[in-house]
Amino acid sequence: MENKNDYLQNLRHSCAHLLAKAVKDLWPGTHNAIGPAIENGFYQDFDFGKVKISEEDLAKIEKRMKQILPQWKKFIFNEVTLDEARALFKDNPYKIELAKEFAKDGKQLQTNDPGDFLDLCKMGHVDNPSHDLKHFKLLSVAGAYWRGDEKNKMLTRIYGTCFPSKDELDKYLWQLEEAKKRDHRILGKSLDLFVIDDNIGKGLPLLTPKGYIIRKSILDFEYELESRAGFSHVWTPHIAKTEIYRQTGHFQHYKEVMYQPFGIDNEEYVLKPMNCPHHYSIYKSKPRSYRDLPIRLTEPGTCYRYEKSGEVAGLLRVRALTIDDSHILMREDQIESEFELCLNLIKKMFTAFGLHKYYVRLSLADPSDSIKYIADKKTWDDASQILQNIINVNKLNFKIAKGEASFYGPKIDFIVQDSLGRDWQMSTLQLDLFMAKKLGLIYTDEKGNPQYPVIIHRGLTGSLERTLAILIEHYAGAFPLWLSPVQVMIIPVSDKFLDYCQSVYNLLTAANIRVIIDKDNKPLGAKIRQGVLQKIPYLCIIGEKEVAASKNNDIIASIRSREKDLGQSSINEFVKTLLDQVDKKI
RNA sequence: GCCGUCCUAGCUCAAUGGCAGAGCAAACGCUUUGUAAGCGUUAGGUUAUCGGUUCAAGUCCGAUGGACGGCUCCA
Repeated sequence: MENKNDYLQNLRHSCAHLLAKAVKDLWPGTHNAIGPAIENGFYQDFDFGKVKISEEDLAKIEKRMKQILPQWKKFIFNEVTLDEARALFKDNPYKIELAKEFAKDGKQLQTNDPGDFLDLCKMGHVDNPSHDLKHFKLLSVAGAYWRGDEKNKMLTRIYGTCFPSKDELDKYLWQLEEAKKRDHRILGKSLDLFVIDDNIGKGLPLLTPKGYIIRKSILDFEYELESRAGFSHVWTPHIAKTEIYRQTGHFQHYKEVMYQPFGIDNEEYVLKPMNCPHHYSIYKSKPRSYRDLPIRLTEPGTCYRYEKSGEVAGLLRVRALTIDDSHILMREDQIESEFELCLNLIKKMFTAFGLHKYYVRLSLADPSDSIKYIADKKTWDDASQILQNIINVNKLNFKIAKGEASFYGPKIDFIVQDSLGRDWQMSTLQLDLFMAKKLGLIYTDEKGNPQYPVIIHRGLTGSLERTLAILIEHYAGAFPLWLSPVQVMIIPVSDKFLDYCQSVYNLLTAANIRVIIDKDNKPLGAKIRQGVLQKIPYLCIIGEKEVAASKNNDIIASIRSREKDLGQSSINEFVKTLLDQVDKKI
């Protein structure tokens, strides 16, 4: 019996075939290439020849799909030889290429046909298409390279989704709508958190005062977390001589993401694409003893990377990014405990951000790719085994990704799930058994002999810019108190109460609470609306009733959270509540 | 970088090839407001930029820049 996951895959794959048939009906001569099921739906690639289609055509295609569907009672499968496949799909170069490839891999070629649409593919189908395929929706049109290779022809890809029931489809479509609403680029504008100005440049976001408060709150939190865990903070400049990157091997491996070198006094410099060499230089600046280790250098280091124009996106992919980067240099016997320490930091950080679900990706080298990775099989195997053990001991939910390792070592990446169920990569822990030797980083062991330290490259959030984007979308802009740029807005019922508001303002400010007074000449309802739209955690309303209720040393205000009226409270009590919430990060 | 779509006031958006407009925001005035939008007035534009077609271009064509959806990439 097939499990639910297989069924969903088959459902979507069958739907991709239905899409292909509809498109070929509407635009005869169109070739369909591949059309697999994917995470939340499916896609089908087409070569439309000279025809251009747009999102407006999707409704038409859907209509045709619905017309075809009732006739699709059952898929008939047939095994064919390569020659037969060549004859059957002689008009479609993409199918022939696939057929050749399947045959070369020793796979049996199989055609399928629901009655009027013969196709060749390797995935399964549902038993009863006309019944099962009812709840589908076409979503978007995009370009995609044939076989995902940018040297190949660009095909037209149609994305869609299909669910076993209408409820599930509707829920997914709602989720897409919701994601659109909480897009960090839209909220970033309406909540005034950052701007991107053409005059400054593409991929170079500017944080406004409010955006900076969030960034600073994250950094302060990390600083404290790291300090308590025994990390040492450093600061390093944003440029360095090109030569150091040649020594580390970064220049050879990542030349295409580094900006053009520039000259200073006859020497060649470059904007730093990562912080490693700077930290290594601090390590190397004096002799180190085995007693000094581990040395944990850490810094929110801003790096500059050339992302191709089409890759830049809001705060998610930028050309100037700040990595909360740490390099831990240690003895071999310290590897496990240092990973333990980092895992702890990462867990605490996720908790503070309200991110409760995550899994890890164990990124290993692809042994067949000798160009990308430093060659030394034994060291790679050892490093990979160490990471696998750490995952096992800590019972981390993991997936293996071959070929995703750094050129200098395997890594564990943390993939978190946000409040909408979307995955984001954040933290990374990379084990490096190569670099110390390469750069001559040493320490003296208890016998007086020089030894190479092991290095962990640790990114806590990965990129602060990206983290801001993720948190904006995760919280839909309604940040918890400790991250909120404005924590309290004081609203006078009329401007007769401005003096009173000022004394409340002074009390809150004295307690380090971020507060503003809304002095606008507007009715109370309009001011409350503004506060709610700006997603300010607490509104503090002061009018005749509050003044009447106040005593000499105890001012009374009406408090309203984002959702509801909380009634009257003394400001002293309110301050205590706020400080407690900030402290607990809720 | 590639395929496709798009770019009009600070923001969200109108305007058959024929006088560039609305709402919000802003400034000023009236109102002094009681839990999600009080009223009026004013100001705000080289319609992304450059070039072309046309009696006439926001609208059609080309180039450049930028944004968006994907692809590729993401140390």
